[in-house]
Amino acid sequence: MTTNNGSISFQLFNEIGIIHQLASHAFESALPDGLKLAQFTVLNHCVRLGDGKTPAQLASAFQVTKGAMTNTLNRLLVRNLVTVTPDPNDGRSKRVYLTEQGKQMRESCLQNVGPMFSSLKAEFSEEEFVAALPFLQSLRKYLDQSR
Amino acid sequence: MTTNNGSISFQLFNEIGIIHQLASHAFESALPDGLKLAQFTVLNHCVRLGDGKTPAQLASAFQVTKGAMTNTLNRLLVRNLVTVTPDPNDGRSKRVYLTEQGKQMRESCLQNVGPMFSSLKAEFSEEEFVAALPFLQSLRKYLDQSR
DNA sequence: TTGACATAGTTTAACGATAAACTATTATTG
DNA sequence: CAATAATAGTTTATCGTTAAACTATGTCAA
Repeated sequence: MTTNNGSISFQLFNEIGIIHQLASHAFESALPDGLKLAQFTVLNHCVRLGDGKTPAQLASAFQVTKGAMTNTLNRLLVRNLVTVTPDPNDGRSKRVYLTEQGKQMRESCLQNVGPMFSSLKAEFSEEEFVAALPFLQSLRKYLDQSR
Repeated sequence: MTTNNGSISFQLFNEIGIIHQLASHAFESALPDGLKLAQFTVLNHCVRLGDGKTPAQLASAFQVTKGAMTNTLNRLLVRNLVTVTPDPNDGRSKRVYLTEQGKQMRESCLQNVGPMFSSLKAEFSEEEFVAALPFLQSLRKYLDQSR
C-alpha cells in the first residue's frame, strides 16, 4: 500500500465502503417515518421470501449477528410492523410474521424509494449493473467463506 | 423490486453492503491492538498525503461528519498516535499531526494486513479489480454529487 | 437416561456513524 | 464599523453493528 502492493484492491474496498455509506443514507432518507435500512430489509425479505422465519434464519440471511437481529426485531415490534411468536415445534425458537401495517409499510417504502431508482436508471444502464455484479458476488462469496 | 424494477441495482447495493461489512471485519481483525478501520484510515491518510490537515479536511476526505471525526481523533489521541494543535492562522481550526508512535502503528498495520491482501491476490487477478473499479467510481461520484 | 454438546435468543459494553443544536471564530456585506 | 453569514469543532441522542457472556431448550451418544 505504501508502494503499489495491494493498492488496487484497497482502493476498490474503499470505493465500496463509500458507496455503501452514501447509498444507505440516500435510501434511508427516502424511507417513511424514520424507518431504517435494517428494518426495511427485514420487511422486504418477509414479503419476498415469505413470513414465519426464525430470527436466527433472518440473521444468517443478512449476515448479521443474532444480537443485531434481536435489536432490529424489537424496533419493528415497537412499530407494530411484525409479530414474534414462539415456535410451537421448537421451544428455543421464535417465528416472525408481518402485520398488516408491516405489509403496508413495505409498500410505502417501495413507493418512496422509487424515484431514487428511477434517477439511477437515468444515469446508468442496466447493462452496467449486470456487468458489475458477477465479480462482486464472487468477491462476497470469497470473503464470506474465508472468515 | 416486487417485480424486476430496480431489482438489479438493489441487488448490487446489497452485495456492496455485505462486502463492506465482511471486508471491514476481516481488515479490522488483522489490525494490531484493537485498532479500528476508521482510526487506521486516518493514520494511513496522514502518511500518504501528509500531516497537518484540519479535522474538517479529514472529515470531508472520508465522507464523514465532523462529529465522527472528532470521535476518531479523540481515540487516536488517547492512543498517542496523533497530536492535535490549534491552527495559528485560524482560531477556529486545529491541525492533526502523526506522532512517532502513529507512524510506527501505521507500519505495523500494513505488516499485519499484508497476508490478507496476499490471499486475495491469489484468488483474484489484478485485472478483475482494475475492470471493476471504473463503474464503482462513477457510481460513487454520482451518489456523492446527488446528495 | 444422563451428561456433553449444540442451537436459539437476549443482554451488555464497545465502536462508528448521523443529525441537530450549540459555541467560537472568521468573512462578508450593507 | 456593525450586523449577518459561513465555517470549525464539540456535544448529545439515536441507530446499527460486533463480541462475548449468559439462559433456555434441544440433540445425541455412551
